[in-house]
Amino acid sequence: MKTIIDIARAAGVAKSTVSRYLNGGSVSEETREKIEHIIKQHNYVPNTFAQSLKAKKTSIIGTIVPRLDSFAVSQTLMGIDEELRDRQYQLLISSANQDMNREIEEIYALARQKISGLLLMAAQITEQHLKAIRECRIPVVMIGQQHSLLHSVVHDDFHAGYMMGQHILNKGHRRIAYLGVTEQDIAVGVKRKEGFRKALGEHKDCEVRYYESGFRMNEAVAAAERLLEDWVPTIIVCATDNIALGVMKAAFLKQIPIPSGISVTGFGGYDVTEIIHPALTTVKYNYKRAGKLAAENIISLVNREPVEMVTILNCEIIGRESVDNLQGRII
Amino acid sequence: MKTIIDIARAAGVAKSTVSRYLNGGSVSEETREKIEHIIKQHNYVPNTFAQSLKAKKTSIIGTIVPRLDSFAVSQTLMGIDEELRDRQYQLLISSANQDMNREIEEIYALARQKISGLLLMAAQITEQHLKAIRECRIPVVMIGQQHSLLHSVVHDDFHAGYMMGQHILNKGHRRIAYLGVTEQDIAVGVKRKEGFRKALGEHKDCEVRYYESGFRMNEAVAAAERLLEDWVPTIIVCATDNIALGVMKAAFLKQIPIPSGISVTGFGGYDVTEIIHPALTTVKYNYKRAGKLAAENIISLVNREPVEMVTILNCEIIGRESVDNLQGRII
DNA sequence: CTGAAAGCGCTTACAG
DNA sequence: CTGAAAGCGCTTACAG
Repeated sequence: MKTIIDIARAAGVAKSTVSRYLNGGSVSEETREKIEHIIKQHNYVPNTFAQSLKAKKTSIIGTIVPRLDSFAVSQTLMGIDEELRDRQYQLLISSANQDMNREIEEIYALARQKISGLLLMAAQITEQHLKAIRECRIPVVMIGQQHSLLHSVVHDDFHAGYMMGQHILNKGHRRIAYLGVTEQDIAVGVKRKEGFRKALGEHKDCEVRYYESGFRMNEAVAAAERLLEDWVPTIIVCATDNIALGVMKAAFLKQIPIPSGISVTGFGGYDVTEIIHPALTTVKYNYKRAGKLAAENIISLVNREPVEMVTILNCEIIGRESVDNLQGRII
Repeated sequence: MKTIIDIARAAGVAKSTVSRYLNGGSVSEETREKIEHIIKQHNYVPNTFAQSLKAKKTSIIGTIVPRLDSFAVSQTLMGIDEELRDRQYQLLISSANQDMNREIEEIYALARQKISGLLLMAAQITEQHLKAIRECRIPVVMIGQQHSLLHSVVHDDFHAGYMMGQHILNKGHRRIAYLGVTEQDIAVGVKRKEGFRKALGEHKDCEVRYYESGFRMNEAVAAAERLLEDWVPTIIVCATDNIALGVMKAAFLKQIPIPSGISVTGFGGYDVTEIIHPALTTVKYNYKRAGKLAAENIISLVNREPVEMVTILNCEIIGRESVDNLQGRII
């Protein structure tokens, strides 16, 4: 391994000059060329540990994700990865494995690694999160959730819910079950539902009941089974595509055909929703783009450039076969 | 931020003594307790950059994955993450984004980060991979593919194929299409097929045709459509669950019911295969366990402990509804 | 524009 | 068992 000293010697200059060249300081045209040439020739790459130790900063962006096995997370990470790579930043991924305490721990752990910025995907922000962020003094961009004290990139969950509400009303549904998730998750548990509720509020003649499920498919199967014992609506609107998949399973198990026996919708736009049969009506989220924007924003923040507090991304409703058209039919 | 100097002063010893304490050198019981106490009190954590710079090694394990949005990759990463965390190693994930040149680049890039071990998930190993590994002098454990020169943790693809062959023969299938992938991927493209072929070779009375598809679901849809124009078998055995999902989609599009019109199987055991309808017959792979074992092995290698060249993991066949039982029926 | 010097926070022989 | 010293490979004021 070559060091800066080797390069300096070979170029006949002091190592401080090489360092200046490396860091964009003032170097004469002549020495610039000389150093450039030598570096290429020797295939020299600066030792990042020495740099970080001395400069007391790194070009690492940490990302805390709730879990690794999620379509939304994977897509978001791909967007982050792409942007950071382009901008010469390094990505450090850390999974909290669905454990909120681990999220907090990871903030401290990443701070110890001297990351210069943090991308945070968390279902909710507690006082402990804020305390950790404050203590570590790291710039943060949240993804998927909004918080008054933090910068964020979010999807337009409220509008997504609203669009879904309008869509199914247009299809003639009036006996409607909404299978949501915990309200501790503001984006998924509250906003989607509120948008949905607003759309339905504009119609007087429909009956809506709200239910709750866990995020995992098997939890959704169980929740749907309970729901269907309680009541048989014409449609079940699910807060996520995963939950919708679980509901479809439950319907099949009960021999209720989709969509003729019951309609189902999701949110997310996972690839698999297009492949299954019947294809699932859903709202497509721009996860990858969210990742990319969050990465751009955190870089700006690291460089002390101004960044809007919240960036809201569009969603798009995709009507497919899992919703029956009841319009004009007598139910 | 406290440094080793602060601790040394507070404890009334030299910093070399503190360092020795930190690294398990010989320290008297008395000073050990004193230092321990001070460290806790000051909440001291050593600066990893300084450590790495001086010691010229890290406790980082790099992992190169082909892509992030894959069930197999996510599960494997979860296994790796868990084990590494338990053993106090740090995980650095790097995605090659389906680009083999990027794989090579990432090997060099990770070497520059001074990772002490590399976990490699790659579809094939070329001379360039070997060159990079040689030049960087990093211990490597491959996951999912075998190579005579490298340590590896693999799934028993041959046996998986064999079990699948037996399974569908038992179900009475005799007109069989195998929808595989490129043979450049030894594990998925060659071994599964060879195992399958062996099982079928034990039966004289069946007709098998081999086809090829890409890995993505939409590529599989197209491949299945071509296949079905060419020939209508009683079953399509697919080299991965994703391909099987694509084939199911194609069958639905052609209004061929599954399994009564055609049977379909996959390999992998993705969660979604259980949720869709009909549920998919597949071979369940232990991705998470593979990750865990690979992590154990790379740690052993880093510590210069002996490790078997290849670890083979069991798979398990899961018969579900997507395969029709033709036994005893007249076709 | 350029170089000598100090120092980032550690570890590691080496003496005692 | 313990401490003083050298040094890992850089960056950054400071003089010139």
